[in-house]
Amino acid sequence: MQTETTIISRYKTYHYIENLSQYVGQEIVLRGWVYHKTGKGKLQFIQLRDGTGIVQCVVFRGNVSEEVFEKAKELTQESSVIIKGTVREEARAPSGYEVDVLDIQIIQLTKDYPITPKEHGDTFLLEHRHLWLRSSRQHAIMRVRAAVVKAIRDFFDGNGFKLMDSPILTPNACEGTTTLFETQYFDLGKAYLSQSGQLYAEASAMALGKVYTFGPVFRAELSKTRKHLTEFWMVEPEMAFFDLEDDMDLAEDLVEYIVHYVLKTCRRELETLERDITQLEKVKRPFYRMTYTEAVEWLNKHNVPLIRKLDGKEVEEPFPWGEDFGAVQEEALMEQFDKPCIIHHYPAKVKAFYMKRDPENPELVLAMDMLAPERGGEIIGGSQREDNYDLLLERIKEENLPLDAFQWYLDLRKFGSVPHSGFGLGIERTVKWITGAKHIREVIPFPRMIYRIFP
RNA sequence: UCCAGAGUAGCUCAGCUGGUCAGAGCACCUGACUGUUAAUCAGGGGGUCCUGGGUUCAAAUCCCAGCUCUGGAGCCA
Repeated sequence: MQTETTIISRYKTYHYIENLSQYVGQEIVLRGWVYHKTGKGKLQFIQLRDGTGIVQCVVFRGNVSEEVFEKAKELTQESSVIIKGTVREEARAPSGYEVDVLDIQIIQLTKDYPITPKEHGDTFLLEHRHLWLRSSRQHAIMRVRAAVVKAIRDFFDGNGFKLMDSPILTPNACEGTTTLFETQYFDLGKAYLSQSGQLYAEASAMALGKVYTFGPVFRAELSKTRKHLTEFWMVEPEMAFFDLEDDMDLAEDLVEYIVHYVLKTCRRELETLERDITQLEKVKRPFYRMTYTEAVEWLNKHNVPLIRKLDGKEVEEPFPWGEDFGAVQEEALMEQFDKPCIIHHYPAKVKAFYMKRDPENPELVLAMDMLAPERGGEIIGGSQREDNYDLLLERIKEENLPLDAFQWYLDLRKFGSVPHSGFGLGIERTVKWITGAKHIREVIPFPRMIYRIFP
């Protein structure tokens, strides 16, 4: 990723590894950490990282004082150093450049750095997440994550959307109460960590037209898979006067833009991650689309059954219309596709109370999910919202949701109600798909999972 | 929450039909080497075999309980 703006400090001039090509033949000063070191008699090779990249610094006994050479020999993994040297083009180096060292200043000599270049187990790495982030693979993932976030902001800001952040502490449950983190809010009773900014985004859209919220959301689900976090980041656009078709078009535009932006700005990171770039290059509009009913027909035509557990035994049956898809169905469906697919018009009973009924079939709602290829899973869930006061009230009562808490939400259907739509895109699911990371915990700096809140 | 599985050196693991079973590689320390990048070669130090009970002449090994963690399911982004 190239920096698009350069900040020149009034106080110091820093050289960064990602800009080395500008300094060939010049003497520069690099500040960073020893990523790795190998020695061979009169030669010491220091892999130096500074946050922007890694470069090999070569210390030759004949070029430096005895004191400097001894310092080079003494260096350990993750020692912090300031290195003065000359930049040289070097065909043998992965980055194309090397630094011939003239002087070394050791800031701190690190002892017993826990993460070695050898293999480690998941548990050990997670215990050391604060250090694991320094490893090249994690470093690359975090840079892609930053690019994904920037792409999202650029996309919405550049298309007439206004950022309208939703509160994190809320008095009401958006989609049921069993999966909420609860806290005591002074004398006002229970407050909950928000599961979604959507309801507030709807209010915001009635004020500003096209809005998006972007922030962390919290789900106390007892999920223990490689696709779930209890704290994750979600971007949720909400648009007045958009119907489901508009919503799906926008979702496609957004995802295409994100993937294109990452391909454009994160080539080196994707190489580090050994990601198959040709797969990402296929992500161009239009994506695939099918209705829920078509998807069920496809599943039955291809003998993908529903697996139920009865008395501890697994029983297979043809996939019945009305059942929600599980991991097996999702993966089977997506294996035929090389770019994302939107499934829309779901049965009302498997979807949330705020989704609008299909005027042509009251058993359906105007909902859509986007599934990513290459086992990326569900990255987007969205819908056109119910804008009829009476129908929404009915649904709230059916779900036994506390009416008091939703009075303000019902107000939106009382004062100038209009058709409107929106969706939520999970940042981590998206980054996981784009980077090809094996587990979602790798794509957020400090993952929060059902059995882990450290570090 | 449910179903599986795992805890032995700093790390990754072998040993697990009970009896030379306290082991290997890496990391670390010492030395050799002008092209290494998971360097190589020689030498060295390093252990509550997760915890607590039980069976036995004898337990890292078998049994029970607990703790911690991992994978998967459902739910979802």
